Amino acid sequence: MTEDHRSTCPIACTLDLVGDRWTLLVLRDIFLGKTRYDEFLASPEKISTNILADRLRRLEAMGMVEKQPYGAHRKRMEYRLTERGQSLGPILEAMVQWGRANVPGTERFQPQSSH
Amino acid sequence: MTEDHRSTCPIACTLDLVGDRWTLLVLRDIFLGKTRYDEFLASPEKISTNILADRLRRLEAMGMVEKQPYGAHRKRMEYRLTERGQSLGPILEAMVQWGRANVPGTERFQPQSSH
DNA sequence: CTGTATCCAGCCGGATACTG
DNA sequence: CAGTATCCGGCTGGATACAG
Repeated sequence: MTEDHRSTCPIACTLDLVGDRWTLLVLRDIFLGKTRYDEFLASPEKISTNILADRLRRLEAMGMVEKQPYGAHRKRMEYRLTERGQSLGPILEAMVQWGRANVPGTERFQPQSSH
Repeated sequence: MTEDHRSTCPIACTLDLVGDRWTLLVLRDIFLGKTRYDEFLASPEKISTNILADRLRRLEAMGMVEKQPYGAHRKRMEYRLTERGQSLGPILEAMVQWGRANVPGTERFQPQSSH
């Protein structure tokens, strides 16, 4: 997330782009088919609104997601993965596998509703 | 790194354990065969000593790495991956693949010497 | 609903000095 | 070499109020 990268190591560069507390979780939501603000806010991890707005902005700037208007007057936006965004799938998938195998109580990928 | 997890999502749990700015880079170094303090400090990303000590301590507490004494008087420690630590390999590998494909100038896995 | 703006506490992490 | 301890600035992110 520091915009410029600490080294030429591909791992370090990847972490500099998406290695913060929230970015990959927003991407996970979009992978799960969520497209709208309130859907992201409804996730069990309870991201706050300013952080969500910031991450969506950064993800768009990085070319990971695209905004597209929807609804009657085309004022609302929905967010979808670009190809570049989709290419992060293997990283998320590796984390799913590791979490399932190594953290008790994380059987399912789909995060259940929070209440 | 927040010890307790934000949700039961395996991605969120994985990020809570290793999703900070430095942990995966220390693990990368150990994967690359580094075992000692000054080898970690020599990496191009220039981790500071207190952060390195903290991450090694946490990684040991999480069962990802093991300390073992070496040298004449067995005072110095070297760090090696446990099986649990090695199981993070696919996550690092996915990041290597993504970084190589999506960030210009990150061709090599092995970080070159910094000076 | 879909965001933006502001306030602010806390902690991460950078720099550095110090010890055995 | 192999760490530990301390200081402290800055940024992350939580809460909340506000706006179209």
